[in-house]
Amino acid sequence: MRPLQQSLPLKLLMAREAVMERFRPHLLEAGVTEQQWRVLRALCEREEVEAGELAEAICLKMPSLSRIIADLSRDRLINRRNGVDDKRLRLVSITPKGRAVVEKMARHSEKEYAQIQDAVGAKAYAALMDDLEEAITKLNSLNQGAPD
Amino acid sequence: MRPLQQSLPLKLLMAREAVMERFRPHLLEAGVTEQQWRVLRALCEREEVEAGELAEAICLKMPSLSRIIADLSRDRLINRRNGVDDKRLRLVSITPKGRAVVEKMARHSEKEYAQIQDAVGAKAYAALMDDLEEAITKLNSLNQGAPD
DNA sequence: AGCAAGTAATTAACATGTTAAATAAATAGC
DNA sequence: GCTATTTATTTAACATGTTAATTACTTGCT
Repeated sequence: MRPLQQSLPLKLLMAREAVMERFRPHLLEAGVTEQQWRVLRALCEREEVEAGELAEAICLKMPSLSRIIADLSRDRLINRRNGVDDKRLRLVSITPKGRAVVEKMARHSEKEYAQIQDAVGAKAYAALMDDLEEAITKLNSLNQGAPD
Repeated sequence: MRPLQQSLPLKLLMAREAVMERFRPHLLEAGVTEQQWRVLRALCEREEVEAGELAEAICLKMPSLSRIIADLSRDRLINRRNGVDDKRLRLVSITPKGRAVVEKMARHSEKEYAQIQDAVGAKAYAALMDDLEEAITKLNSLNQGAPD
């Protein structure tokens, strides 16, 4: 049996835990959950996104996103409307209020990133990001490649 | 605002998702959840472990582990008893039945690892594991280093 | 046009995780 | 040696995630 220390999923989880430990206090202060933050952040980059596309981009299942969108909408951090062309679609966009939350968080966030890059080392950090990106791409095509 | 694609937590999450997609069918077949699997696997390496130590090793909070341990114990995949020296401690160990589940899973698991290493490339895979290990160590000392 | 099949999102029922309070046992200070 | 504090785990209340079923709409077929 492969030793626990050689488990890729566990290593990824541990790394994520170690990183999130630094961001959680700021999320708490901003009053958003991890997942709400992913939504807001993703919406900052695009004008208006379909719910399904958004879910895919930030690793959330649609039922989860559905509730998160409802909550964020209630709090006026995002807007949602139905597609005109295709009325099944839910189109989501960030509000000025939502953008303000992101901008406030972003300041803290960048400081943490600086600390993290400093602790890990600029080179090792860049290498890690690249390795992850490559692995994700390759794994995704492996997963797509062998359907059912 | 830092682009979404440069988010380290999201990249780690996406990578983990992509990897787990390959293991989930086998876990389902073996009738264990992701977290139960982490417990069983960790227990294979040690004779008998304290619950708290186990939780730490596999990134589970104690209340979660408490329930998981209760379930696995009910299914006779693990044994638990209290410490003799310190009666607060919960000592957990794997049963032959539990070990059988792990061994069955391990066969599938190793095949998947082979495919993954093949898809990602042996060198890139090794590099990723090393980068992750290093990042975890450095992040943990960063997190430990600045308490409260 | 009219209906079958497919698709996007939601809802419902359930499983799991999380935070805070409770329990139980050990250690420390007097 | 007794009380106060700390430590390990569990329980309870609540939040979140997940799978399957449902709704609402679109598309393709005849």
